Amino acid sequence: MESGMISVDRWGNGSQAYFLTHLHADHTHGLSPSWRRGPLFCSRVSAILFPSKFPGFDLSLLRVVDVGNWYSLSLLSPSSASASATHLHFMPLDAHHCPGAVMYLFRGEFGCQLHTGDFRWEERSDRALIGREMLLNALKDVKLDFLYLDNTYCNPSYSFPSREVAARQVVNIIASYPKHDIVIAIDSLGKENLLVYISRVLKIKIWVWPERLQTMHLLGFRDIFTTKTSLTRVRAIPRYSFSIETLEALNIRRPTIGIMPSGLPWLVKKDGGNTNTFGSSRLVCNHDESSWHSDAATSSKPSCPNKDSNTFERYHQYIYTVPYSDHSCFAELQDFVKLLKPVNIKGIVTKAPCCINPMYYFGHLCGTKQASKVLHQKPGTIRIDRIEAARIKSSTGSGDSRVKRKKSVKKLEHATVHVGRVSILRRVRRGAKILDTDCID
DNA sequence: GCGATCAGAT
DNA sequence: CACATCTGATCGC
Repeated sequence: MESGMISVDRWGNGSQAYFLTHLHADHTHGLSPSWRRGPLFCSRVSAILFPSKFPGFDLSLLRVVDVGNWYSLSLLSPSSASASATHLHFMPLDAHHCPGAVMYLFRGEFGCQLHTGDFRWEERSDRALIGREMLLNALKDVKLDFLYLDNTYCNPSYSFPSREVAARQVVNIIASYPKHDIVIAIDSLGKENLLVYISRVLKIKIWVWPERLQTMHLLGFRDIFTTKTSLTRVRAIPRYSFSIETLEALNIRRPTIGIMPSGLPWLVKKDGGNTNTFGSSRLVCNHDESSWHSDAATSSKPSCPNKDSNTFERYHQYIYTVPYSDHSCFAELQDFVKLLKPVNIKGIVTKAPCCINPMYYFGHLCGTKQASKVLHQKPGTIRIDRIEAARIKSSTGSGDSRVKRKKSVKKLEHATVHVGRVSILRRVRRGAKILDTDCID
């Protein structure tokens, strides 16, 4: 959101106050060490991580705010010609996404708005119940005029279990391969609880790459994570270095299983269709109950039956995908909208080609009017704002873009060898361990 | 040369 | 598909 007064996860000119929901890169585009456009509000945890993400950033711009408190700000009102002041109140709320992630509830002359940032709404966890009470309490007697919603999985086909259930699946996969190395794909922030759970249940340390260990230390984790490969067979590696190619390379040296925790349904099979056919079938997946059994992991409790959830999948000979997501699934989004009954909803994800306007599915749940599917465009069709964007683009591009594209392709061909080598070196450094120096214990 | 932005990759 | 990330190329100053 970007108004004349405030911006949430937008860092351009023209706002008087800036709000950061969390430190994932897609929410910090435009932030840089030299950024100094105004006060930047963020959670305490984000503030702790901030210097490592933006070394040299002027930290005096940061305004640390805590979940559950109301804050007020005095801003210049853009609506009146004279520079009159207007007051804005806001409350940060736990977003249950990655460490430090918050939502922001605003009240001001523009009405009442909630910005979820990226969030997960698992209503059954204790932490979520507290968050729910806090939110309902803050919203009592006020109608929510606008909900800016994390619409990443805003489609009924996105259905997955709680992170607790998914974490059990991950542990069981690892336990069923007692002699294998395990690599788990993670990002620069997020999924720490999954790793901590694995560590606790299996009584094993988790390897992470050096920068990630720094982050873990800043987050207060002490003895769970290590950068010494000899101490553990379980490694968390960057998602961008996790691929079929990587796993195949690792398996030349040591038997290794890759686990991809993701809310995305990786239904498409690759690799010539030999998915699910490799070796003896160690894991049996029960799709009806989202429970499963393994011949090696025996101590686990049965997973909660959840008819709507996906189970993990054997995506490839060496790779499992597990539906562990830090974003809300469709059912959770629906619960959230039903609870808040906002007058209007806008998705925060608008660039992705498959993103969906939440009003298509949730319009009928909104507090006003008779918004319905009929009034809102179907998923996948082009919206007015996209058409505008396309028009602006093509008018500035003025027809020579195809020529440019061709040139780029030529250069790319030339550069391929170099690119490949660099990226393999990087993967080695970051723990993909394609070389054996590090590999033998 | 530097930062911002885009395209392409996993 | 693209959750988030990185890299290299390109654009604009």
